[in-house]
Amino acid sequence: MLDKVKQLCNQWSTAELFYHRSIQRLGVHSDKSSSKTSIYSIMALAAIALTGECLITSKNSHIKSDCVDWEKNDNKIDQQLITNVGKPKTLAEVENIILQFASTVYEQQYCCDNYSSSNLKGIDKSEFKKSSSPSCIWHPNAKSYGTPNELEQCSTAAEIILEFASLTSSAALINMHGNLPKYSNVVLDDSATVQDSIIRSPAVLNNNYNQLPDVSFVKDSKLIDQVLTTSAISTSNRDNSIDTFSRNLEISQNRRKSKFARRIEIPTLESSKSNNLKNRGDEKYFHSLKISPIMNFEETASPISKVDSVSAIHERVINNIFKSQLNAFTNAACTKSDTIVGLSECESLPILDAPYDLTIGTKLKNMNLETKNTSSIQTNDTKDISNDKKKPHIKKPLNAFMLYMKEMRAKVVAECTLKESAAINQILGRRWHELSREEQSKYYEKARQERQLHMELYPGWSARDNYGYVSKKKKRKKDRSTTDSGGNNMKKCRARFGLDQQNQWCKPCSPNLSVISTVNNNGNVVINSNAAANTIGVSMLAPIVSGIGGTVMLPNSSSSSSSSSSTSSSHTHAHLMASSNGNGVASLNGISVTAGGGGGAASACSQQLSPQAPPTYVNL
DNA sequence: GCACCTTTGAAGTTT
DNA sequence: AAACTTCAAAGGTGC
Repeated sequence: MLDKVKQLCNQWSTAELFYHRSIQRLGVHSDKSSSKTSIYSIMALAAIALTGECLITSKNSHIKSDCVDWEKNDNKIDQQLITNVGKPKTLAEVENIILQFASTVYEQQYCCDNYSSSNLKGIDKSEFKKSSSPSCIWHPNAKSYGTPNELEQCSTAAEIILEFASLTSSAALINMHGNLPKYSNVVLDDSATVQDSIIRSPAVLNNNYNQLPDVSFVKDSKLIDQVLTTSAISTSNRDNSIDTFSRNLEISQNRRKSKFARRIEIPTLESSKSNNLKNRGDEKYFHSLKISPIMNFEETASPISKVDSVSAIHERVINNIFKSQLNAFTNAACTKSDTIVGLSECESLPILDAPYDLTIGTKLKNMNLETKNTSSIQTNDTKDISNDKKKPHIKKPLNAFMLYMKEMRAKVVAECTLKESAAINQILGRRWHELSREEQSKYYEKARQERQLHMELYPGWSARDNYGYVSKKKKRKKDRSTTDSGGNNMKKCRARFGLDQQNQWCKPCSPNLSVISTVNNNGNVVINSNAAANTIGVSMLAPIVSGIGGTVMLPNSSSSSSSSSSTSSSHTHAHLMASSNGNGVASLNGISVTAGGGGGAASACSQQLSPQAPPTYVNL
């Protein structure tokens, strides 16, 4: 199942990548208003990318059939083209295939439709006609890829995504009007310099982690010259040599290297803001960033769809892959520096272990946490590092309710005027109990998957590792709870003795419903005493069942036993859950109370409990 | 800047 | 084994 998800994620992200890259190559905008042909063509491009990715990354040929639903793709030309090109095995081949198709699209769409030449400004149209051997933006000097030795072995999906993130994270490339970022030279010619070649070419990381990765960029003569120069300078200063080495790599040579370096850098507030493209008006573009492991800084407030759910898993899988890639890279860099500079240790390139939870809201925070540690290590490299290295904080997987809260919080906030999370959580807690078993089971299943994935990602992790992470807070809480005689103790008595042994409950915990007052003129039961709140507990107050089928009116003061002082309305309304006894008098014997009923800040929403959703009952 | 609040559930610790 | 504690998210609030 997990493999399947990974495959789907790879397919998806690769399709998106090639979608954008193809648009970049074509020099056109991602315009939804384009004709269907154009959109369809782009989709076909993505499909090709999917096929390529599957064929490239998968060692199992059977996956091919799962990659693209060819039956739905009724474009015979596309199929024919795809069939004709055979099985791509490298990035270059994939790009060639796409460009072949792109040239067809270009001729069909943009030429025939008198597409404005301004939209293709800077694009050498003749390039599209050279479908046999178009130049590659990653291989600008390679007019063709005649022999296998010239081929760059294809990267993994993670590398492609990283590359894409690197492209899109460049502020200079971002079109402020929401257009896709473009290369200054979309079509490269023979005059492209070696430096350009180095900058545009991706580093190739060997995916076989048992072997030392082939850091191809180091083999570049110009780079080696710089490295050697650096080496000559830095041999007298052993401590700074790797830093200098890294800096040379980062600044001048390789885009991917600089991307990794960014990951290691301390992200400033400004940089994170500049990377936040959420409000730039191009949802599609932002979505493409949302799946990237680097750019995903902020979480959207939309409810979690199935796609989002997969994206969340995808993100974590990609993050895992990214870590592996980074480890491979750092190992390679260290090994290379070993060879060239003569070092024996890899002190200045700490291997980051990203936290489990990389959802956008906490990602930056966690990255800051990590990078602070990294920074401290780097700045104190003369000290004994081994003692200061802290284990990265791997957070607990979210349980079902947490997942539910995360999904529904925005919705509740939108519905209510409340902004205080404590109050929101009360509402969410109540709504959680209102959910049907089927609805809840969906979140329990999600939580189970979360735990499973967490176990796979961090096999040695235990919840115990996080104990004491916020020790001060917990200590204070603990002290306070021992002196608290309110609802908290009630909860303890109920938990300790159970509902069957209420005679053993302490006095404040003992159920005493005599405080409930009579029915008012409207046929509603009005609870007058604060003691009711202390007895039954806030979460159980509202839906006290009488027998009227009307509404229970709760005094505000009784519904707030804790600090939820944000309650604003005077009464909480709740439909009665039991059947009426017919005489308008509240029946207190054998009544049922829904646990988690409305109360406290929930009243600010004036929410009415759903009469058909009593998931749990507590007999009093 | 950090703890608190508030919810449920999972997992760890204590009794 | 049951009871109890801690920590996951979230963001306003208060110190």
